Amino acid sequence: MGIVRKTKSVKEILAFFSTKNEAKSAVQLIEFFKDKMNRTTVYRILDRLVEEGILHSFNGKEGLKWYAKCQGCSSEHHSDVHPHFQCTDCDKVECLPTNIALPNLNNRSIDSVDFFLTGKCATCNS
Amino acid sequence: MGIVRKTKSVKEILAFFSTKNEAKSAVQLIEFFKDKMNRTTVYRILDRLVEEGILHSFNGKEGLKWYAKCQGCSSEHHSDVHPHFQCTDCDKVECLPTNIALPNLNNRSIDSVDFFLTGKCATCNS
DNA sequence: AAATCTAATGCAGTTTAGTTGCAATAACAA
DNA sequence: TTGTTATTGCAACTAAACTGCATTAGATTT
Ligand SMILES: [Mn+2]
Ligand SMILES: [Mn+2]
Ligand SMILES: [Zn+2]
Ligand SMILES: [Zn+2]
Repeated sequence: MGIVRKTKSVKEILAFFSTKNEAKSAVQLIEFFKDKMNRTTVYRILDRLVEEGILHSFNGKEGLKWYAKCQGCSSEHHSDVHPHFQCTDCDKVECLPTNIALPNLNNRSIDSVDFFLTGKCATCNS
Repeated sequence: MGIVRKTKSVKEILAFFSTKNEAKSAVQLIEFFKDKMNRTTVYRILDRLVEEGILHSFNGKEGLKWYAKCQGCSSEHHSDVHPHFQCTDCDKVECLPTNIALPNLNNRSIDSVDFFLTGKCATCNS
């Protein structure tokens, strides 16, 4: 059912994502907010923000959960699908503003698409 | 340094993968071989087989590690890159024998590519 | 075939991401 | 201001994966 109450902690996390444009892992967010809220609260707020279509989540290289802002999604429809890129140097994770070309799927139908790349980001490559 | 000794357990796991053509998770393999070898042994053999270029591994939906046979890879060069598909009905995970179209990466360089799809497989769709 | 070397194994313990149950708290509407 | 209940904090729990170390068993040499 998503966010119903704009609590102090919810505002805090929303404010955080409104500034940053990169993705953050649950682990990073827990560390960042450790003095302001409980780890369980971070997990639960992230869940709700995803359900609301405000954030999207995906799995990183080591099986960690990552979160980033959605563009034009809602609780009904999650339309913001794109590749994610993690830099092996600086560890930053970016949402790539590109479409994903689907392979030939024969008689399969698709629910979710995860495209995760690693390598060196533009900054670390220069 | 990979496999140096063809132990009973190594032969067992190699034999298992030589028949099946689908991917298996570490958890599934541990369960399957629980009477024949220790869970730690399964993890370690899988690690070595990946290092050798005999298996490749990738992360599934719930952060589990999956393993499948490689085609034409070696310890030096891992060339077998393709999408993976997990059926939400029967849970089977398939290697799709297709190439992955890379998005425009600007000044980024690539180390690894992971493309993971979920949906209904051909069997469950018919 | 026996002795030797050491990679590989089993086991128990550890780490860590993520979840759960429940009592206390704080949004928010009446 | 009061009452309702969504949300939080806390502690305990779960499960995948990893580690250290003593023991075992491939492989190689004699
Ligand atoms: Mn994204
Ligand atoms: Mn594969
Ligand atoms: Zn970088
Ligand atoms: Zn299926």
